[in-house]
Amino acid sequence: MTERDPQILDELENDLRAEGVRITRQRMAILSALAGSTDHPTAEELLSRAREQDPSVSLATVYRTLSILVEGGTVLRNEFEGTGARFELADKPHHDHLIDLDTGDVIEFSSRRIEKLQEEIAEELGYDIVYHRLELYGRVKKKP
Amino acid sequence: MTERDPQILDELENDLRAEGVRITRQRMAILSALAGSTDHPTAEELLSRAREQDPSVSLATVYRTLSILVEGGTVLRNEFEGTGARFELADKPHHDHLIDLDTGDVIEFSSRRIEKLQEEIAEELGYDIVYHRLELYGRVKKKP
DNA sequence: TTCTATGCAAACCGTTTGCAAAGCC
DNA sequence: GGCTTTGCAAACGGTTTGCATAGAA
Repeated sequence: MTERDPQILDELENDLRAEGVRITRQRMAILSALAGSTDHPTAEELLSRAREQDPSVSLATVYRTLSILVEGGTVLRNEFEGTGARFELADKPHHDHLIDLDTGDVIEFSSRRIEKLQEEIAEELGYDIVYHRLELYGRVKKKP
Repeated sequence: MTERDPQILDELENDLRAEGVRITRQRMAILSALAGSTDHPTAEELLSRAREQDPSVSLATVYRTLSILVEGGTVLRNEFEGTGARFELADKPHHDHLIDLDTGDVIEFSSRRIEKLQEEIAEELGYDIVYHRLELYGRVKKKP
């Protein structure tokens, strides 16, 4: 993924203020770490990235802030296999993930057709889908 | 799902012996708890079910046995949201899961078309899929 | 000034592990 | 008999929480 528009931080801040969320130095540092990340960092990774901007941030605050952001829909929490939770800014259309088993790299993809089929399956089973989780775990294809 | 063929336990035992896995009272109790479950029990649930047959089973042994069974492909480990890991005997064709958000019920389904699309997506991204995880979280559809 | 957010350290929960004793082959 | 498996309890790793203090509005 490519860099984000630098003014996204201001937008995030405004949105949060509008929701009545207090803006603190630490929260801005965490938001900024999120906005500056194009991968899917863990809480620990976010902690160290946020500390570059504000060394006073603690891990507890990272978790508490992430809870608020996830709650409000600003951030998405992923639980891939093997690691702790990984977070990403919810500023893109819905997508799923392919995890590279050798490098841990996370690749985003989306398929309208898969989404459609999921809906059809739920429908047949008499359910409404609230959300779903689709993760592919794989390796770079070998040359034949 | 319906009851399993009662002789599945013998088959499981034979297969494991053939793999060189030692059979103990505790392992049989755990296998039997698995074979007698049509839901997707957690380690704790398996512990209490296994203890009906052999009260000496401990949680550590449940986990150690499950590791061996998962390793050998006899058992599948699922990590749905909200609970600890949930296990099931790997005696059915591949399937994915729909989790009822209100009751916690787990419904199995499978879709050849979704599997195919996943393969196509991985192919386009230059990957071979090793395994995947697809979970739908939903609620029983309301009458309109 | 009031009320919320923070850092710290302790608690938490599901899972794993070290050890001496018990049990399979 | 030799080596594996067990129960127990302690350790683990990621996450959450209680508390007194610092800070936002």
